[in-house]
Amino acid sequence: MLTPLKTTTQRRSLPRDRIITVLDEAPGPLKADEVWALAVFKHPGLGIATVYRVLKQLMAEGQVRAVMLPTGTQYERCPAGAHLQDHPHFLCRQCLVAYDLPSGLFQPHSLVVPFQIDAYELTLHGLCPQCLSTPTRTYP
Amino acid sequence: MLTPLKTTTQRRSLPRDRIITVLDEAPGPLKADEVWALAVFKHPGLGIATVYRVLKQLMAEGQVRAVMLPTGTQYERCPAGAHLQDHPHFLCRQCLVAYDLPSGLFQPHSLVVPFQIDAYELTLHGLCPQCLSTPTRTYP
DNA sequence: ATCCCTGCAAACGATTTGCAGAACA
DNA sequence: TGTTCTGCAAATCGTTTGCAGGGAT
Repeated sequence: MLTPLKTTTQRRSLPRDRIITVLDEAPGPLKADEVWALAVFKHPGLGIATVYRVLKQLMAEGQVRAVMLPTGTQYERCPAGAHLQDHPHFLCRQCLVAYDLPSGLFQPHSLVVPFQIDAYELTLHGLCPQCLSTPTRTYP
Repeated sequence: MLTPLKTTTQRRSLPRDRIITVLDEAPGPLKADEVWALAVFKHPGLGIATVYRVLKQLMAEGQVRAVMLPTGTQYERCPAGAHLQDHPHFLCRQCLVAYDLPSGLFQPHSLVVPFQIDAYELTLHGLCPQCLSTPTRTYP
């Protein structure tokens, strides 16, 4: 769109604040229904539609980004403007929880491929410390 | 599963063969409906349900794996047994086509994280050669 | 008063499943 | 013949949208 972005005031709202907080407090990206489950405690009656709506809004603002994992689409906060992943994720194949990893583990060396590379997404798979220490725990 | 795998005969079938061929001939992972579109030429009347069914079956056999990209779930053949990605992908942000990249571009150095790492998934983003050379081409 | 934000329910797109018939062993 | 495979349509799941009410400015 070429017209100046809509200048409508972005109102403060309970759902919005709660959802941001929930994302900030998570150890990694969350699925939409997880966001809902965590937010509804402090905001009874919150609807899942609102969660999706707010997430989409926050993505448009560049405050949240969607990560595609084998477990489905998950959402995480991101430094405003960084649409693309700036740190890798770790997905535990037992408990299926996704964690953030420190950035800097991977730098795409000047690759010898005919593509122009702008960004990357890296997900590591394995077992998290909890699942390593309780190997008997079964998984869904 | 500890019991010997079901010994039911895996029958030969047109859809199955076509789908495998389609995946083998693609330059990268395909979405389910792309598989269908490419397969239905040689097998008129093929239903999308069959495509999903065969893909799921092939995944269970370890012949096919699902890749989660921002464009949705896409499927690719894989060396039997390698459930997890063994080569990175490249996703063109303009034409949204996914390509395979040679493996070996990334080896998870012994990382200093409390996780046990078994495998990785790496997707690079940017522009493909075609889109680089035709920068005026707009995107859906 | 106006416009945004919310919840509910209906709509949607992707994927799965039930079922009866066709194909194969 | 018995079992697997297939297409169709219905069901399901995650996500989006229409709508009317309640709040914020």
